[in-house]
Amino acid sequence: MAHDGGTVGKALEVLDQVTAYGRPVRFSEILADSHFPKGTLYRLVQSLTDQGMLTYDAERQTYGPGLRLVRLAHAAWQQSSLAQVARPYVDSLAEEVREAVDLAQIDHGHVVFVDRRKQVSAMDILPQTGLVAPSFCTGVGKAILAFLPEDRRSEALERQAFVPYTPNTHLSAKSLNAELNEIRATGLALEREEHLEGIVSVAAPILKTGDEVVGAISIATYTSRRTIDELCALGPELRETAARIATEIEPWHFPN
Amino acid sequence: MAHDGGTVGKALEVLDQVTAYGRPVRFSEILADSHFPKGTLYRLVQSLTDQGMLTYDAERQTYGPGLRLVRLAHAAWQQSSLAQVARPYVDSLAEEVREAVDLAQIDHGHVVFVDRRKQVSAMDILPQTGLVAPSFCTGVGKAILAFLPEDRRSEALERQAFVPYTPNTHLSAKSLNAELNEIRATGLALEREEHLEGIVSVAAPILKTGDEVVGAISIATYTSRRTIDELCALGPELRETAARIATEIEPWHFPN
DNA sequence: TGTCGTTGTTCCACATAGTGAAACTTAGTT
DNA sequence: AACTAAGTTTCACTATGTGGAACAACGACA
Repeated sequence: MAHDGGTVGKALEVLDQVTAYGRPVRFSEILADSHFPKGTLYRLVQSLTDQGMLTYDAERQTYGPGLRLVRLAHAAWQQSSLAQVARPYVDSLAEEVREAVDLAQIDHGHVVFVDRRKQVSAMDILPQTGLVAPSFCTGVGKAILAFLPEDRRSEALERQAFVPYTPNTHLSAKSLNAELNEIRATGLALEREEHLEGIVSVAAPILKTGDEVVGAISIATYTSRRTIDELCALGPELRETAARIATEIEPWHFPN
Repeated sequence: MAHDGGTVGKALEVLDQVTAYGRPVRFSEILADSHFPKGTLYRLVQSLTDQGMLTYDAERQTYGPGLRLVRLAHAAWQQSSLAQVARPYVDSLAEEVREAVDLAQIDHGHVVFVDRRKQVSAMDILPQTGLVAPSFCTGVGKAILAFLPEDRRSEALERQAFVPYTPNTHLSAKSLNAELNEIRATGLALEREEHLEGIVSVAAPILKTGDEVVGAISIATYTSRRTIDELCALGPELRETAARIATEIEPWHFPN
């Protein structure tokens, strides 16, 4: 047996699995999708429940993610994210362009949205803090990918599934790579309804000295509100904001 | 050896500890505050880091909570909280009273804020989503405590440390209990600068049929903006909102 | 009511995986 | 160079977790 992540790793694997359903699940469902034998899985689930990482609804006999996660995440968000430093800049950019502004970081190949400001309330379909979106079809995702060092980029690309969310979604690493080169040249990433129909965005990477990406910031809108060209016109302001955040963050150390 | 939480429990204990510092910490600091022997702690921390639950800043040799937590928490928040159903009601209440509105749930004796709407931007000192506040000195906390069934209430009370945050803070279970009785009678909990000086709030429990508490909602403001009496005047609206959320939530099942 | 299937829970012999004292490396100080 | 403190690795030992299989609880169907 190769070296797995130890017992802790196994438990977290189960935790991930359960949260992934997005709804309460019965034990047997988890079992069916798991490679752990019944007894083992049972104990893992129990441990997690005891610990408050999962909650158990006795009436329906279902499991779901527990609030302890929310508690822990508060600390995580507050400490280890760009969000704190970037907040004022995100605020003023949102105010200025009057569109939704998103801030994201990358974590083990996942693009994690760490903050957002929205103007149109119906924009709720768009990501919220903590949401994970595929990197290959979002503005922030591509902006980050483009500036990742070679090794980490290919590592991240390998994990991509290239799900065709819309007709515009990239379907292969090859076509994506071509675009990443462009992005590297212009310093701006465009998302043309690649993830959700009717929604477009421009994103700029947040680069520390030495071109190290620490995250990305984007402006998103509906195709019905602005054309791609109009969006691009906001590019300079976006880049400006990204640059400001970068200087602010310079003295800080960010993991990953 | 008594029954600990198993390896998973130990790992999570360390995770809690690290996040609790609220800043990056060195290994030796964790070690000093931990009852685990060096080697063991080291491995636990490594496991957590491997798993992305902690991040390690190689340059400064410090650990902090990892973004994976934020990812997981998004799912947790989305599924297991009142927030989803209550959102429209929280929105309109906030709009109506033009003060900060907070929504909280209780989890293993901790009051967890699951949503908030603020009007005054300087109100940022006040809790944010995921924040944990002591239950004995916050409006929402007391509102929930008051309506908890006897056994769970005393259990929760035992965990309280009765830290004297301000001169108004309850210092013993006895004085707190007296107030809880009042709250049960009126259906409203008042927080009179018990947690933070200059800040007051009214809270109402969210009760399903059978008086089962699923959470609480509160209106908070500065003493400089409103007097306690003025705040109390908002009581009926608050109760009304709580009642609406309760009916909405009735068919749902909430753990805990 | 009884039998069968399905799902959830407990048991236990076994070995893996975690333990922790101690030894060993760095890196920083005097 | 000698000393100290922080971090990392080793290793014999055994506590912990493993997973097959037996058991219980429930409901469906006859």
